[in-house]
Amino acid sequence: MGRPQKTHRSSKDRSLNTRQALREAALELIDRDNSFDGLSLREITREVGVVPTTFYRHFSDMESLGLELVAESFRTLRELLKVARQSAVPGEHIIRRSVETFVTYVRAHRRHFQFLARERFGGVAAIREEIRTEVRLLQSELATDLGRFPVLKQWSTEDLNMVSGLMINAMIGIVEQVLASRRRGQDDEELIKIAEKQLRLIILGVPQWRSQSD
Amino acid sequence: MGRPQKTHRSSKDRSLNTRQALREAALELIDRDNSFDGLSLREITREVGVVPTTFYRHFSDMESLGLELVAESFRTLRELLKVARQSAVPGEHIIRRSVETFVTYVRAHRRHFQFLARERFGGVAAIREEIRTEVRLLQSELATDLGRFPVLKQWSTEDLNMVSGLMINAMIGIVEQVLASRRRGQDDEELIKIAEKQLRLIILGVPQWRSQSD
DNA sequence: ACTCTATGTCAACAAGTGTACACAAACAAA
DNA sequence: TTTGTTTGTGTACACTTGTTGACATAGAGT
Repeated sequence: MGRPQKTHRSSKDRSLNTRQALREAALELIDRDNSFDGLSLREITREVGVVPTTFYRHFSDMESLGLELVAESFRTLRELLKVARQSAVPGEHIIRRSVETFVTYVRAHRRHFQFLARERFGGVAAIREEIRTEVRLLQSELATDLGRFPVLKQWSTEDLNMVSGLMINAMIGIVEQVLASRRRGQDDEELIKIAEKQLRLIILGVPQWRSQSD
Repeated sequence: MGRPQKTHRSSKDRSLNTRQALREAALELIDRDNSFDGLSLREITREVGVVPTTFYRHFSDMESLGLELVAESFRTLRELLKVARQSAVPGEHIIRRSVETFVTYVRAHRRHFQFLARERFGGVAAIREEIRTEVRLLQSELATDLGRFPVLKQWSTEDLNMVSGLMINAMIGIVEQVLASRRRGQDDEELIKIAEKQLRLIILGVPQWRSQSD
């Protein structure tokens, strides 16, 4: 079988590499059909090509690996949002373009989004909780952003959160569909069109809004 | 409801009972922290109190159990929709009341919804696929329903599907929150209020809509 | 030079896993 | 009755699992 080949790396480099390799192996295995808790420590180390005990040199636990993956995934998600905020000058096709970059980005970082989508409702409580709080945070950030638009200037915080929640749910739906279809170009155009429409519809409702129940 | 335990059962009855017990045990285990593919055949039989080999008398496979659970869960979901359609006479607080019954129903059938939510993105491809197609079906059914409302009379099928997709995503978000909070009465009022607002906002956009991109 | 710590390997363990096979009891059909 | 089928049991086997402990080696700090 596999003969142990010795590359020459400094121990620090090797450590970082192995640590990252473990994370990546986990993401990879999850991406090709597994949920995190249907995943064994040994599978991961086998994928990397190290002995099971090495795992403990880097993570105390499977759960701690999982939590790091959550952090890592949200880091790439936040990167997207940063870019989006900067490039999103209110113009004609702002929605369209935003959705486009979003879809492209999800494709480019498939495994992170796959992980988040899969473990959001997944079988490990700690991971679920972590993802949930991060999403809530994102939602209120988006709400703040929305509050800066003229039309939404004097909405209550609660209502702003309501809208951002709606938008985020729509986007999560998009992520689902992107992940479900492996054929890129084919479905993406269709998908983007629908997402754009959904967001447009939401925004159309905004000027008509009168918060009546409080 | 409560069936006497030590009664003499015919082998057919016993078979049905065991079969159902296996399904229920699986749902139960999934509800108290597991994803389906992090679940072992032996765990399930242990929960029921039968020997592992008995499992094969009823299901060829874990996957086949899973697929039955999907079918079962969607049966209860469709029951809800049937009731909703009948009782939903277009009146004043139709949205509010619909959301209320929805939340109550999700609470009452917690384990089915938990299962669907968890396995929608879960680690077993066949189950994922099955759920996805069922959801798509639901979406187009809702689209048809919506098409009967006067305001939506001459919308294109595509646009109707777009709206129903938006609504379904919103409702899935609600389900997530209901499942996340174990304290019933406390959060539910808040939750229902938000969901109602979200649906109202969507509907407010409808009269303003002009499908411009095709 | 030396020691210390970090990272990896190897061997071993009990416990848990899916599945095969032979058998037992209950019932249905002949 | 006898026969066959269905449902559950018991035993067994070969694997995989998480985790421990002892050992190796390379680089950092002294």
